[in-house]
Amino acid sequence: MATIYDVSFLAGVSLATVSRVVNNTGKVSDKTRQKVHDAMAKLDYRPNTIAQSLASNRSNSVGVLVSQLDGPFYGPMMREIESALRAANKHVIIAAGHSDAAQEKDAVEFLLSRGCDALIVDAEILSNEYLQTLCAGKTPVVLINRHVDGIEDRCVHLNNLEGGLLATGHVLEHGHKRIAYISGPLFKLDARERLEGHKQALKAHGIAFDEQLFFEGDFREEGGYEGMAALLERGIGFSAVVCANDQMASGAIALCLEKGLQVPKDISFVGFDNIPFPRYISPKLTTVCNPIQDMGRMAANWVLRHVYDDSSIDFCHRFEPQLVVRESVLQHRSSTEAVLSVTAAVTSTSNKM
Amino acid sequence: MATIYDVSFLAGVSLATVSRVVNNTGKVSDKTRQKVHDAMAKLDYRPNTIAQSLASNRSNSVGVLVSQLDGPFYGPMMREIESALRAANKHVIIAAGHSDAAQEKDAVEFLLSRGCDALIVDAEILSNEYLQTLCAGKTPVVLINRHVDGIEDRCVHLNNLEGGLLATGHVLEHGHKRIAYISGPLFKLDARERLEGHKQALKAHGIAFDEQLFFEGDFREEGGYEGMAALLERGIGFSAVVCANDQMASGAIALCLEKGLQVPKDISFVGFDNIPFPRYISPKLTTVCNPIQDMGRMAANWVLRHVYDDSSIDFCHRFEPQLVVRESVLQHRSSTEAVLSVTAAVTSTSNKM
DNA sequence: GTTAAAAATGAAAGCGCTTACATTAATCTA
DNA sequence: TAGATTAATGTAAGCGCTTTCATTTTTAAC
Repeated sequence: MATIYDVSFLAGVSLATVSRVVNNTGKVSDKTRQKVHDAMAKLDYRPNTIAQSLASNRSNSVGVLVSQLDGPFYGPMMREIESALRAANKHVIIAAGHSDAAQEKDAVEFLLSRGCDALIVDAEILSNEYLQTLCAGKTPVVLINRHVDGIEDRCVHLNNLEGGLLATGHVLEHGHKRIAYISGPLFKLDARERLEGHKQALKAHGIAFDEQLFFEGDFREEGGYEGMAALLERGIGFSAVVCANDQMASGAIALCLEKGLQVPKDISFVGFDNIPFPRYISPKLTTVCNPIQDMGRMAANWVLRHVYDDSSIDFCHRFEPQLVVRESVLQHRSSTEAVLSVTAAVTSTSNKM
Repeated sequence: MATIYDVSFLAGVSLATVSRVVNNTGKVSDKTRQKVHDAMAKLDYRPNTIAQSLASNRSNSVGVLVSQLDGPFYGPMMREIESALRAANKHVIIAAGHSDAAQEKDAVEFLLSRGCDALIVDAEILSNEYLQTLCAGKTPVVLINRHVDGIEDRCVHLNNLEGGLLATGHVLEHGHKRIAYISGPLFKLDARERLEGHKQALKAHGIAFDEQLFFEGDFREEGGYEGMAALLERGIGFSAVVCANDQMASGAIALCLEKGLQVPKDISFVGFDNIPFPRYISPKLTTVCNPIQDMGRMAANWVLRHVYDDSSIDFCHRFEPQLVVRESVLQHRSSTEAVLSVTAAVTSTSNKM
């Protein structure tokens, strides 16, 4: 592999001059520039990025931490981050936190030790304090899907409260009164905010929040499934359930179908996030769009702007959700709750056998 | 940030000695080792990985090229690659090819220019020739989901022929005789192999392959949807369709459901890949398991073994598929084909309106 | 107690770049 | 046209490590 020295020798100029034309910095006459370009072409010269990094104290790499690499949620985000960054000739180093405190912390340290110029972090478990400390450190950090006091300018997040309002508002507008809610794990701010939106929507319609209609899930299908089972088990009537994300909605609906309940005829559902579902799924889930790709791109933009000084790039912190109406919510008919109560009773009995 | 120099000064030893204890190479007395460890701890020393890379001519990074970062297929593979590699303290740089020739090539060059120690490549479009040249280059390359003549030892792939055999064999065993097939794009070897498996299974049952029952898809939902439409349009009878991957099966089933056909009552389906579907999908797709995670891990193993000289690691090239029986295939009843022909005729007419 | 062999350590030359600073060439001013 | 600017280029000192080779210290053998 040709080095910068080979180029400078062939072109008959100094190392510094070659460096200048490679990086497009400083003044170089057209004639000299041409000579250097010719030499580079002849030698098929590619700068050694490692040496560049060491000398310039910049690795041109951005670390991205997500909790899962599989699953439908992070893919679109990763895609946007990768393409935005690569277009700027930066590379992305990925690490997964696997929703585990130790692994998540480990991943951050790993990325840091790799000399990333910046980190884009979707922290599930890490505490606010840790993140505040992290952001105070030398390596710039953008937080995605989260907003933390004192470092708001580093956060890219969704207006989850509004999303919760939208979701529950939608079923309320369809006449439902008794609405169950399966939340995300409440140690997470987004789960709490979505729940708060739910409560506010209820309140706005003069309905009291009922603990009996509430279940704390885990943002995973299993949680939705179990939550639905628990809710049904309680033998209380309800005609709709709003889930704090689509995966829990999927689990919850699965249970209903297993029990012979029809969706949305017997029971309406709303999800959250708008993850891609297979085309043949039925009913198609009404949900709240979480523009996670846009947020990914925005995080990349922040890095481009603040770390790589591309001031042409715009930035915004907060994204607004939007309701995506599909097929899983039906106008409320008063008979529904009765059906559900009966079903629940039956289910409950059969479970005990 | 403390440098190796600071450590050597504090410990009262030379740079070389510190380097030896950091890398666990060469001979160092216990006493000295302890002094160095103490100094490192006191200074919270972390080796600068960039400098290490430059000096050792090894970046400890592995480039991974996939065609899509989103979508259900590559996630599990990425997960395994990342965790295997990170456990060995290597980092993975990702790049997406977006199923586009130019972008795929671009991504390879990008990764190469990044000084990766090795590449794990899932090439969709790149030609065999290009890949052969690539493998002949300085940077070791493992090909995943592909086998190319002359570089078999670099390929990790599935026995697609066997998979095709399994899929079609399964519907044949359920008495189906007229079986439609929606293939992947035939410029891809895996698509051709799966199709070949289909043909062999047919032959083994004394059934001739019928072009009328064949549609070349694109491995995407849309292709399955369109393929199904085309097949129905032909007005020929068939009672089952095997799809070269799950996503096309999803699209094809979606069309059937839209047309009022019942699956599997009116028509049976088999997919391929066993991608994760939402729990509430119905019917659950019978498919062929493609152990893509295992293949990802194996590719990582190859790199660990051949590039990072970890000889404790085993390796195998070819993976065997397995049938995953779920709910989308039913025993053939002779009435089915008639139903389908009628439906097709109706559909065809209604389409013309 | 020698001496040879083995073990432990250190000195120093890079790895391929960037960049502050120095130097020289070109252009401008009066 | 001398002197002052400004533009263009070069010199050389790192960046923080690894690694070869030389040197010193320890251990073993007789």
